[in-house]
Amino acid sequence: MSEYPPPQRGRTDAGRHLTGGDGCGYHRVRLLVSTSQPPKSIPQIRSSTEFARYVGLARTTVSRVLNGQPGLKKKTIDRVQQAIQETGFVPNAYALHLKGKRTATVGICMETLFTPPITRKLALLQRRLRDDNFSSLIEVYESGGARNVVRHFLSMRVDAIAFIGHFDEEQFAGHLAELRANATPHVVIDHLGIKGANTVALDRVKGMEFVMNHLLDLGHRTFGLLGFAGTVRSTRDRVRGIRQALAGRGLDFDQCTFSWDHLHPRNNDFEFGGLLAKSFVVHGRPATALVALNDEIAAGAIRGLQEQGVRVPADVSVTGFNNQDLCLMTTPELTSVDQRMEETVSAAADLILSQIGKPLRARPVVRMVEPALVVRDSTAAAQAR
Amino acid sequence: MSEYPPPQRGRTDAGRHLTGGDGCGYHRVRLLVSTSQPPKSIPQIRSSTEFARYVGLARTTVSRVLNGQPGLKKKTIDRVQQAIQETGFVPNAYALHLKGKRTATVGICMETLFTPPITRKLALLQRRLRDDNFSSLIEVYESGGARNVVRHFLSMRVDAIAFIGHFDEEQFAGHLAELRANATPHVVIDHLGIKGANTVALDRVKGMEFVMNHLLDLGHRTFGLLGFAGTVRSTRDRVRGIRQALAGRGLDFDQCTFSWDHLHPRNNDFEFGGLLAKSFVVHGRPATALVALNDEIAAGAIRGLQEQGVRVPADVSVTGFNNQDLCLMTTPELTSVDQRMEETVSAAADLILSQIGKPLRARPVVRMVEPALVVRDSTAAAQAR
DNA sequence: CGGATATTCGGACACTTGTCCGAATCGTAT
DNA sequence: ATACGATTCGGACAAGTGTCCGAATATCCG
Repeated sequence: MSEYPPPQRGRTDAGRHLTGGDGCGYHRVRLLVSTSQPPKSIPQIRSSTEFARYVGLARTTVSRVLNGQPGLKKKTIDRVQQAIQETGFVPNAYALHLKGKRTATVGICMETLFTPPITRKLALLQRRLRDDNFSSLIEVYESGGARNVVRHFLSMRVDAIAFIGHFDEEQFAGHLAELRANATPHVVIDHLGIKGANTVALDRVKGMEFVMNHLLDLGHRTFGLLGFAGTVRSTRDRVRGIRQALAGRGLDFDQCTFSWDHLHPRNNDFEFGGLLAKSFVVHGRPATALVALNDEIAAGAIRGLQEQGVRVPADVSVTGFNNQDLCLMTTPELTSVDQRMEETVSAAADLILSQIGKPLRARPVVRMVEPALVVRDSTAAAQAR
Repeated sequence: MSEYPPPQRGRTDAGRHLTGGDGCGYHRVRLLVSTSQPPKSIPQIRSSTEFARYVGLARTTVSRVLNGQPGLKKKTIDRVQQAIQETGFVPNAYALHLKGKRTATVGICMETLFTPPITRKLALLQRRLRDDNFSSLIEVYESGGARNVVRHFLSMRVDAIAFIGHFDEEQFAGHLAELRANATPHVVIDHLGIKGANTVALDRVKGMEFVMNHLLDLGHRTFGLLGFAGTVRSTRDRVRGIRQALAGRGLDFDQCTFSWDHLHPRNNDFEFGGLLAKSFVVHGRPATALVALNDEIAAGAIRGLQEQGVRVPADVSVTGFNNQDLCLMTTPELTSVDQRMEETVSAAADLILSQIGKPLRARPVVRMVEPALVVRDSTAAAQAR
């Protein structure tokens, strides 16, 4: 799994429901039927042949009008335009592709659509692709149906495929082989380490180094790590960043860091952060700074600390990761690491778009995007206790 | 525009950047090239003809294998399967459609991909469509290119189109005419009031009635309205809900409600909420409850109040709308209105899926989804001052 | 009205696939 | 070796579109 746990249905339903909400179907749904004008007597146009018949011109003539060829009377062109207005005829893109035209479609495969960072990347990528006149076919990757996703994209003759999130590395080898066999370019966004895959990913090692150096500069020497127990590559990279930063100052990882991850379930990250903060307090606050895996955990930790009467950042500093909008909503505002998603997505788009229509590169390209530390008010100089 | 202002690039970049981040290109991006195995000598297979040649069978025989027809030797079937493994051959979906097969694709057109409620609806809709073996082609609607979106969907012969968000009502009439002419079913999610459109929308009137009745039951009689100045239908509906609830208790809207919307720009809703709360305090706190248009504004208002030394809910109650995850992250947790998106999306999916392959309904269908009030800790009995 | 030019017509082909069908080939039993 | 049933072959067609091209028609000028 990724940095985010799977979505929980009804996670925000924790309050008391006063009205509605028994969650058993549509009986809660009112049905209204409004009046409307009767349908006009325009025939169903399903092909250029039928359309030409409707206009009263030869199919070839209509085709020439639609494709802007010269040698046509203005009157003829107007007649066709008029008929398009009337019938809403649109040529079949599938037939065009069969004639050799590119589909101008990019497949986007995501781990999930339920986490903010991934949907934000989707949004950025879609915008970029649209600007380049490509449309986006989306699929969510599920461990079982993964192969079907790729095969479906290939059957749709997408010009390229982008994968966003974290995927099964073993299955991925098979996908890459299929993509290579079909000369379809690809890029993997934010899953570093897939062998043979073109990859654009945030340098999470460096991100955590930034965080740690910032805290070390503020005089912190003991750190509580919140949520770093995972074995996913992106988590391991962050731990490595922490290790390296500490090593850079001659400090020992095992002596400087503490973790209470094993004490609590990780369902809702915000809640998880709160529980971790409480364990931290209960265990005598053995650190001056809490370093969280992501913003949600950090925000939960801030809340948890405050509920225990611990001041942030006067008593304890807290850091997040991802620099989501949430960072501005905590009190104090949260120091975090910005993913520079625009950079990531832009580089990924460049990577696939530059390969479309050309022979595939023999060697995979890996691009690392450097994150940026955003310092806000949740971090301050370490206080002697 | 909708309830949400347009996305602001770099909205979360408000802190001090210590590292990286001059925002001028890719020089920040390191490039690594990893080694890989040389490409194998498997030919590019572009059609079933080429594939059959590769296998050494007749194209028709291969086709029969691929489509599971009887009367084939096991050895032949195995040979084909083997060749698929080797070449990654996938039949062209475009040719299949030309043979009359449905595209099994639904177009999803969104106002934007940058707001949580809309992307969440996208996620839910995509999951439902996928469960029904449809794939999702997405486009973002921009006032200028709107017509192209619909025409593109039609040229892609999508089986249906779903619109999510708020759209230009005048342009929409044209879209509906085109959809009708092409016998393509549609549904509009959450933009109530488009003439002739099949619509599924939250009953925002009722939502605000729930909020107001809840507050009225708690003894509140004066209300600060945060962010209700917009003229969009969804905003007007909410104001109507407030009016109706007050009228139901014999109270006068103009005497009971206050607004400071005109005093502040609405860029970032969270910030906007904070500014509104401060105006509320500066103007002598003429209300006992603040009713916000959405959760972000409410969260900002809570923060703003607290910064001014006003306690929530002891001194002032605050309510949100949408019941996002954010509601659990404020202190105190935020009373809000749940959109019941699962209901909405499910009803919308039913509406379009039930129409695919059948003649279009003559009259548009409008379904209202009843929201649910979720009471948390940001609302309490009105305090005499 | 004759002739020249400008348009339009309509048949043909290609793109890829699934299916039909008669002909050819394989495998096996006699 | 022959015959028969089981497979496979390969030509043909259809789907919708763009393009080519010779033939047909419309338009214009004198």
